[in-house]
Amino acid sequence: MKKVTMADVAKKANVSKSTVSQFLNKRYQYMGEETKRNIEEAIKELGYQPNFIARSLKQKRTSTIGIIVANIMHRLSTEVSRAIEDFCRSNEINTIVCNADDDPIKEKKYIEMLRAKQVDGLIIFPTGKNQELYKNMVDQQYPLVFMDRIVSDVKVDTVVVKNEEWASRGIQHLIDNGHERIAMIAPPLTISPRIERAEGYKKTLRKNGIDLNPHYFISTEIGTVKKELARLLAGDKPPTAIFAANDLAFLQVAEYVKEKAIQVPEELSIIVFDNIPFAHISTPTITTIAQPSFEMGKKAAELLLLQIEGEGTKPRIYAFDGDLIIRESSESKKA
Amino acid sequence: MKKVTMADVAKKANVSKSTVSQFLNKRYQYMGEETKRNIEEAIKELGYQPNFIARSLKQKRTSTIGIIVANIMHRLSTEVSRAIEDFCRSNEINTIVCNADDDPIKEKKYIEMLRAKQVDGLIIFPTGKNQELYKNMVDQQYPLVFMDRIVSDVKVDTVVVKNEEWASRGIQHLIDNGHERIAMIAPPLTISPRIERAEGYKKTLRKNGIDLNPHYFISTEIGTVKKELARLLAGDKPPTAIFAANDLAFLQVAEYVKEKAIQVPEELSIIVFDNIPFAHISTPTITTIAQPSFEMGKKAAELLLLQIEGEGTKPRIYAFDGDLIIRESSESKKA
DNA sequence: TTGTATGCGTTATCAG
DNA sequence: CTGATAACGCATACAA
Repeated sequence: MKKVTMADVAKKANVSKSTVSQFLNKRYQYMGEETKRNIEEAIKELGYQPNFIARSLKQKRTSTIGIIVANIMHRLSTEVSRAIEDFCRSNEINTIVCNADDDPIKEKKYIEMLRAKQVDGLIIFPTGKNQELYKNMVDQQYPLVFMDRIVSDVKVDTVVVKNEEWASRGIQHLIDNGHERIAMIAPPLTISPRIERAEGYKKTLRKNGIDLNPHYFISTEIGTVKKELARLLAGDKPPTAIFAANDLAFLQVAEYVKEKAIQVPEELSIIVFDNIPFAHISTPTITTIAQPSFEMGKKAAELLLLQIEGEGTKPRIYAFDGDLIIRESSESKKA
Repeated sequence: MKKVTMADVAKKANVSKSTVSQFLNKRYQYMGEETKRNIEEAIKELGYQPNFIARSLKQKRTSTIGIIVANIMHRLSTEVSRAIEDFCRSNEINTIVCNADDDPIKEKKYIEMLRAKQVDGLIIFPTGKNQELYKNMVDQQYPLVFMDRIVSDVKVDTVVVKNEEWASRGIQHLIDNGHERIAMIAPPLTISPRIERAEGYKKTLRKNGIDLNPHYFISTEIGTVKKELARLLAGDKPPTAIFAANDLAFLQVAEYVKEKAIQVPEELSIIVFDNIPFAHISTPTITTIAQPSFEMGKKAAELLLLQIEGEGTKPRIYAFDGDLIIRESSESKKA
């Protein structure tokens, strides 16, 4: 169990530590063939494994980045993380994923923890509630990329989807299918994507000459969505279509619809803004506004690595197009 | 941007590094009130953050463990990882999750990478194909726990579900509902859970006096499941029920059923061995054999931490009970 | 082509 | 109660 170190290898191979070090770093341009073989052998026999920690301490570089997702239960988080990991792996850098659970306190703890671990940079789905901390990192020029959410006042490379535009397209699709009483269900409007999606919803209704009915706009904690929904659908003029602002909101809607045996889309059309893994196999299949999570993750990783290499450019926002995938849950009323 | 170190704090507070170190490690039993205040102040003013890497190097302990999941697309992996993380966090230890993608090469790479990073222990969903490496760790008494899969010949704490028993219960349920032509769809039988589930399937049929029809037993790569399924269902005596051996197999079945508009359960009953997040809201709802992923993850983490503390006991297998959750997809034929 | 010396930021040991 | 000083395992000038 005794840890074998470079010194052990050096002794066994009858060379000095530095020679072994050079060998490990593939700087054997001027190294004797025999020395090389000796070292190789010693390493094999002793089962030597380099100590990354020690190397990091010396090099001031851990070849590791951190990802702090807002909520691991969001499909987007896992897809984006996966893309980031893939990209990083191909660049020989490791990733540590943490889940802030939409909690600013946890987010802060993780940021501090990861920085204490000397990760070379951070990709964050920001809660938006730790402005000071964010600014701090920016001031220190610490490599940082925001994902999914824009935090105004913090000048950082940010990767998002064009929320307003694609929400708008979804709503237009419903209107084109003859709907006028369209409800939107969203978690509290605390972060930019939700606000932008709500904007898209409202603007599109107005543009089509449809009055906004405040009762049709539900923004509440996930836990109370079903209750609100019940009230809404039991009301006077219940909506004929629902726009779920994200996957978690949709799940609540889906559960409710299931419990009450509501016919979709006959009695109620549904579209969702988010990637839903089973959208194409559920009954009915679900109309979604998908986000290019893979491209977004890759972009974020690229931006971060550039910053780490000191080649970062002026911070800007990278907005990606979504994709409206029309399926059964929003089939035309007229059909 | 300049990193501020303990030395800076010490200078500013007019004490030595060691004193600062003691302060940070809360060993201020005998520390002067004033010294304490001075240090505190210096830390605040300089914005000092301890360097975990340096500490780890010295202490030979990183307070970090690694998790290597076989396939991140399996729901079980994410649930178990989540449970492990939660447990570890409450014990002040961090986790790094890696995805081996069912690839022994990647698994090997990750094991080596994580060990190079000096993680204090490893929880692995083993591919089973790196026996030498596993044995190596066991010999070195490196803290190690296997999850979900038993690797015979490697004596290691292992956390699993009682696969054979619960597969058996699922099959019995189908038989009780009047089915005799029951097919099983599984990925290749390369790892213990699949083998055990197949055992449960076969034994239960035999016990009920039902002949095994080899055509009903499909074990093939995920990519070819649908093709096999098509052949099976187009055959002479198509099965009336399907037992999907895991979530990925089920997804293929679900896609096929959707494409061909097969009525479930009227034309075909379906049960799945795995946790399916949307089982209760799909139409029809899906009968599943659920695994207690949270308990399993917690158990694995506990076992690993014990080993790390040097309090590990003789390695054994911890087998958990599953749960047969009967839903619409397997409703009685007789009803 | 290889060896020596030094330092990375901590913690541990032991004097003072 | 506090301060030197020596590790931890490796990388890097620089010397040889």
